[in-house]
Amino acid sequence: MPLGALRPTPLVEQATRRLHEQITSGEWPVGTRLPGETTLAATLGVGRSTVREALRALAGAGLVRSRQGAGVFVIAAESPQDWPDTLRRAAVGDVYEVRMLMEVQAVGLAAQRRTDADVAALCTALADRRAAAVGGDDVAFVDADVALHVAVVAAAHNPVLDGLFAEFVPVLRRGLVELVDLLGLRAADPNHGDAAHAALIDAVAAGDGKRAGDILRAELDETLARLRAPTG
Amino acid sequence: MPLGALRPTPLVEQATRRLHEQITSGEWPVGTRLPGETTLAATLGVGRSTVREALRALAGAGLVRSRQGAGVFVIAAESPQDWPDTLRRAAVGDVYEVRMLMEVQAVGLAAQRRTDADVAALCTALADRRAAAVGGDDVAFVDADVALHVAVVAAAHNPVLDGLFAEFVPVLRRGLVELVDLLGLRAADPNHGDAAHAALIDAVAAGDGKRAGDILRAELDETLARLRAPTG
DNA sequence: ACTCTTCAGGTTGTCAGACATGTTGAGGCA
DNA sequence: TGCCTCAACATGTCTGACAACCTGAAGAGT
Repeated sequence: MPLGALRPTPLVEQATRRLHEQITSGEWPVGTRLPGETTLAATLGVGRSTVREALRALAGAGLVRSRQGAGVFVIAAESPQDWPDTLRRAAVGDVYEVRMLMEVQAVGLAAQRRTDADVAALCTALADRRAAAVGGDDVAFVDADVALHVAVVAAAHNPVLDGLFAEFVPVLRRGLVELVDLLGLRAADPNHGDAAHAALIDAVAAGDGKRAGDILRAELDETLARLRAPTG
Repeated sequence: MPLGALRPTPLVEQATRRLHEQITSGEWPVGTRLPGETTLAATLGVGRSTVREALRALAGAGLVRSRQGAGVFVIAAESPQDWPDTLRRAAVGDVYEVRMLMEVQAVGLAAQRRTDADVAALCTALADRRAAAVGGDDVAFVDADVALHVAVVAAAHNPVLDGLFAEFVPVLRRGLVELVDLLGLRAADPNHGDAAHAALIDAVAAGDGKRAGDILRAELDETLARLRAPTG
């Protein structure tokens, strides 16, 4: 199943999206009191429970707030999560450029600052990546790969960097899934990049920031080069 | 009523919080399949609908995802909205370290890619910074400074980087306000750093990425050095 | 031994109905 | 004019029923 299983989109997700669009489009500006649940149910052609669940999703996203008896009010026009949507359409090359910028230096810091616990976490992450490589699931493999990189960045012990990288992770994940598919990275070798990742972790563990940075840069460069090669 | 009306907290909000805590505390790490709705309802002592609504709120917050028949899975340990709270307490040194990492390389890219419009925007931003320097308001000065740096990063024409930097801006802004206060950066010269910023923009405009990077690195280094100097 | 099919049990998705609780605004009275 | 009452409307919670989906085990066939 190379394209992924098809599933019907649950009504509550459709309803959530529709209501969300009413807000982001400006139809329901901040401060607006939404129509009541029974009205929305009739308008959307779903049950009241489905409307309630959709409104809860919007509340969880920080867009609306509900007061019993008074109604549901728009409290924000853009979900703080919205920028990842923009970045969902990001070019993989741009993603890799940011990786080059952030991660190559972060591994240098990680090599300087890693603790024993960090090294243990890195080894676990590498083992998990290898375990995920055994299965045929690209997404699981990417998740394990991303987790390894998160662990590397975490070893730099800079909470600002951790938080920022966490923001980057969804974009990175999507970029990697796309890349693995686009370049068929796992066709010849399901555990693509294992040697480089093992060497990276060894360099970090050994406190050799320059070598760690060089390894990662070379790895990212190679992938970028393949991405930019003429389609053959 | 200055303190706000007191209201009972709806059960669904309490349930949402409780489930959220299970995730953020690490009890349910990413990848965990949550207990079924009927089990959670029994555990929390509420109805199944209340559990469903709470789970929808968590889904809207990006923490869980649900698949009919399979279960509900944790997909993130921290709400994307949460990390700004963490970073509100970030050390200025950590903020500067990230600046060193991101911005120094970003200015190199900006120098390669800037358009005429970018250069015009940079000149405007510099003029705005100078105008803000005339006033006695530290915050306004910081805002103008941040805007200048945003314009520099934007000249790199990488949307992923733009988005990520935009996430960083609130943290940066807070860090700079604190720094200006802590080090009294504007006491002797209200337009602190003007020469360096003008030179930075000249270098970007001239397409000299190395010089731009060196200027910014020197500027950040100098500020870091002052931050780390013994108090006296 | 391996593969495919079937089925039971468990899970989420949706709807309807009933009742509780809270809010708001209109009307009436002092 | 201010206060009280009440009706209408709104959200909050629960229950029950059924649909649709997933997973793993068991059985049958090759």
